[in-house]
Amino acid sequence: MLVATWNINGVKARIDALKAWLDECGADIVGLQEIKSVDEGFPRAEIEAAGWHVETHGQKGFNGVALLSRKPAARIERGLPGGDADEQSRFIIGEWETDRGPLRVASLYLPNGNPIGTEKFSYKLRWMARLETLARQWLAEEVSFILAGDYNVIPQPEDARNVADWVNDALYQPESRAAYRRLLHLGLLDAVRATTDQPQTYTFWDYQAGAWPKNNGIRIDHILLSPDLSARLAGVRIDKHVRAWEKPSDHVPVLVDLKD
DNA sequence: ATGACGAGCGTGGCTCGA
Repeated sequence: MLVATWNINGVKARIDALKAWLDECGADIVGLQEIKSVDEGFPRAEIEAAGWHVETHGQKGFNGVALLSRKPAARIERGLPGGDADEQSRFIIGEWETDRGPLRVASLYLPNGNPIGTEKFSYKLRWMARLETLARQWLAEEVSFILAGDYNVIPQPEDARNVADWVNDALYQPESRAAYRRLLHLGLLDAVRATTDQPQTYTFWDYQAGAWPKNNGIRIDHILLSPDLSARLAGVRIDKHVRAWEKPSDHVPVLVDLKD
């Protein structure tokens, strides 16, 4: 089973690339982030025509997440629990019935948090605390789950080509990294880091200053697995070639392969 | 050393991102 995540940076601007990648990716479930669209504006019909079930949690202009799947979800929940006043659409949960029991997949778009020292950064940390609370609940339930998305966290120095560029950035602050590490310490597995010893493994390259041709990237799109799924991890894939397409997103798809 | 990109909203130039 293949589960994927991709920050597409605008679904309407990226529809051709999205359809082309969906046709080739082989995934069963795809989490999207930054759809930058309200639910009614999502190009649902085009994606459904290609054989996908579509669930969205959008908002006007910014943010927005979605789940695409070959089989319909048994249950969908929109929003990250614990934030009744949170109007930003950054989290959607799907649950599927599988031969191995229920599988829960979240597509998440964690707040960027810049600039540090502002309300944006404290919102990021509060959001991460809510995510930790949810992960603790799901672990207690002993349900199989995947937290996939754009975490906006550079976990370690080796996850940035030029780490000095990021020391004053919300993505690399000790508090952001510690909150991410707390998720791992709960027993969740960072699937890419667990299966890759290749240096310069990145998922994002800025549009500016020739970051892509210079391979000046960072690894910020992560797939975290519950302990039972960690035992089924067969491999990961980072579809870097998509970054060289015409009108690319600045992020590329990341996938996990789970043994049946 | 500096500047450099792109999407959305909505039609000029902001906001937001990373």
